[in-house]
Amino acid sequence: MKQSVLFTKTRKTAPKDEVAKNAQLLIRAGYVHKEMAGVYSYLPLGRRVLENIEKIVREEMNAVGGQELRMATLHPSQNWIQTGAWDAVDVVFKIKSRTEKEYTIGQSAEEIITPIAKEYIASYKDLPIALYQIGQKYRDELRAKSGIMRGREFSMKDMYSFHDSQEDFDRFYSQVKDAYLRVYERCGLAAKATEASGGSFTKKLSYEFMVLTDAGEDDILYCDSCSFCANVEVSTQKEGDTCTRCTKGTMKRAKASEVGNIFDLGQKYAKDFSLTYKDREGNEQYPIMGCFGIGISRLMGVIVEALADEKGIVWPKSVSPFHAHLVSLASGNSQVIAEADRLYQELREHGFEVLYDDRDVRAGEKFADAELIGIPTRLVISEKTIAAGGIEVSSRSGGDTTLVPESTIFEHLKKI
RNA sequence: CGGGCCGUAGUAUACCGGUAGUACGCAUGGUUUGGGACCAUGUAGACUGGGUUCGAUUCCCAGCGGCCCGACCA
Repeated sequence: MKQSVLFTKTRKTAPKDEVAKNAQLLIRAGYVHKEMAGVYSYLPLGRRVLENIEKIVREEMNAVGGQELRMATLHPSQNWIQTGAWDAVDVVFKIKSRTEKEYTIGQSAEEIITPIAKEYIASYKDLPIALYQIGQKYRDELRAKSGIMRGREFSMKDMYSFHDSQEDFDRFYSQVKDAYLRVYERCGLAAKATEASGGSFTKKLSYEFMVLTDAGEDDILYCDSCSFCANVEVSTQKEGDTCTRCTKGTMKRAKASEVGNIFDLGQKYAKDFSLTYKDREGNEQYPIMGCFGIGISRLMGVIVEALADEKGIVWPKSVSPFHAHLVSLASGNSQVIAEADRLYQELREHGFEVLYDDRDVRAGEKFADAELIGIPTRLVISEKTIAAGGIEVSSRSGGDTTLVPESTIFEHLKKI
């Protein structure tokens, strides 16, 4: 993509009503546009990032056997009345049609997936099964806050699983827990699987996945030696205590942001919708269900919060909107322009996604924009680099600037 | 939902009971060109509705909208 035709432009100042770092940077760099409190549109750059995160999530969910589908977002109120959530869950948006029919806009999809599953699950042979979707969710939050991290509309991956025994559920649960940790790692984040309350429909503990960041809304206690971590709301330990899990480490307290949650739904929804299967003996049984969520758009916000520096966003390679940011410092020099055009073309032929800053603006502005936008690798072509016989390569996250000979540039980029 | 703060060009801001000034942006021309350069000209604004007043962007009330703290958070 040539930056001269990129739809969005950067800006030097953030809107005064945005305090959250993620929103300030994402707006300044042209990734998102705020529609209203808690609702953002994702512009071309932002859409690319979301899609890259989705791709990682999709791969990991497929790897544990998840099958992707896409459910309706407009839900019949009847399904929500049937589970009791119509009255019990106050963040559900409720709307009324011209003919006074009532609907819910989906904030999660247990009420939809369970009736769907009822059509296809009849035997223990149909289990286990895991179904997931990625899409917009709506929650009637009393107070949206923290930029894209807590909105009324957001993107979430939600997976639902069905099992014929607690043991099988536990097996799958632990598999998904590992898959989640891989998702966060691939997104450049160190997440902690954190013990937390199971929410309003289960007494059991669930796991929340937490990323340490001051922008977070949760307080967690974690062991500085082993992987034990718990939300303070359920923790029996205090800051400074010796970890009861490993008996070596010390418990630390920190702010964190929740980027995923997995929990045991038991047989609640199966019973609400009379979803049963026949076991080996021919008896009717209710399956055990699990629910597994990852906030896609929140994850994007957390990545910005956790990795950005004073100059702007710093994307990990895995989610960056482009592989490289090619910057030409031509100042009207037609040779430089021709060389940069040629490199841009060749990079694309080698499969690299490149943002090519071909604008006729000064170097300082190009560099400042590149730093704000946060693409991990910057390539510079100028009279200087041509004279030196190479391309200047630098990393957004710091480190050296190196001059790489053109003959080896593609090899070089594949390695980093 | 309780409490607080706030609505002035696209963005950030200033002043003011007598109809708004600056910077950035944008447009045109010129000089520039490895860290947001400069000159000139131009463009564009008081959230909405009431009230007070000779006169309201300014004061008062309401609505709408935004942010923050708390509560809440499937």
